[in-house]
Amino acid sequence: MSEHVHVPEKLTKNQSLVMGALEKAEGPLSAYTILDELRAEGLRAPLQIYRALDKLVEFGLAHRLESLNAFVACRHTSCGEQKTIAFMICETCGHVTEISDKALAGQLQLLAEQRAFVMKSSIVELRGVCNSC
Amino acid sequence: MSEHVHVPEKLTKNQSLVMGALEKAEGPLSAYTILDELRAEGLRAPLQIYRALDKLVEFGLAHRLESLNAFVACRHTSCGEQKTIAFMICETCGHVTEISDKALAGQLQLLAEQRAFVMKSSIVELRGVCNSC
DNA sequence: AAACGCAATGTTATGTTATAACAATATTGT
DNA sequence: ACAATATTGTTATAACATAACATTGCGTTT
Repeated sequence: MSEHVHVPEKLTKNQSLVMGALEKAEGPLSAYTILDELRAEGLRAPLQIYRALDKLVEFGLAHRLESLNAFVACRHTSCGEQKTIAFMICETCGHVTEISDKALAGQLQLLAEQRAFVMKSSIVELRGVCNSC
Repeated sequence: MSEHVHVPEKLTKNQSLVMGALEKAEGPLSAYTILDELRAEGLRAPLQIYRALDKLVEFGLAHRLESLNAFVACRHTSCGEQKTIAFMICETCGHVTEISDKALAGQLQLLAEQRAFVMKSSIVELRGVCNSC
């Protein structure tokens, strides 16, 4: 669930820098790792990174992985409506797969409704060992 | 998922203290909050708390809420086999409900299998507004 | 253009969460 | 008792995140 706010035409300078760092990374990055990568661009303080990340997550352009305290660029294959995202995190190689599954979304929504709970957002992270490992 | 290791007959001193704190709390507690509560019992360092928490989580007696950086005592109604746990977290009142749902467990397992992912454990946290709020 | 409002930025300091490293003590099995 | 193992205690530090406040940029209204 969790519909996103309107995504602006153009990201701000810091948002672009952070988004760029996430996009060119192969895996999740911590805020401090992003900061280190962007010192060359003039960024100096954690807050500059966190503020950009907050916005990117709000726009749905990035996701936070709660169990890693790290962030990834959104890899929606067919973008749009589906807003319950799950992640498979390989504990061996660190690889993260983003999954958008309708059945899971329905299951979670049902679970919430059964308990008269109004779901605003959901966190689903599967930990284990991936295919390649 | 995530079958637990054998739960010992008797918890150690620190494990018992931490478990006691979790049980008498109405909601999730951070490690440092637990520490503050247990200073009277002679505990002084965060590590004493974290070590106990690690064991309690390993035993399945407590759960970590990733999106809160906090811990709760396990409230299994009918204990035992079912090991995919979900939490509903009310963002208004802070109340947390622990859910053990077979259909959800199956759904997650299926999702993993479809991608040849060996699931070791799962994190499911629904954020929203509860019944009472 | 001038004045305003508002979002984004920059900066310093601090708060919060978690672990490393190592020494000492307690517990269990033989 | 002895060895092996788990637990504990302690200090220090690492890693993650936000508070508070001053400043800048930018579009809108007048």
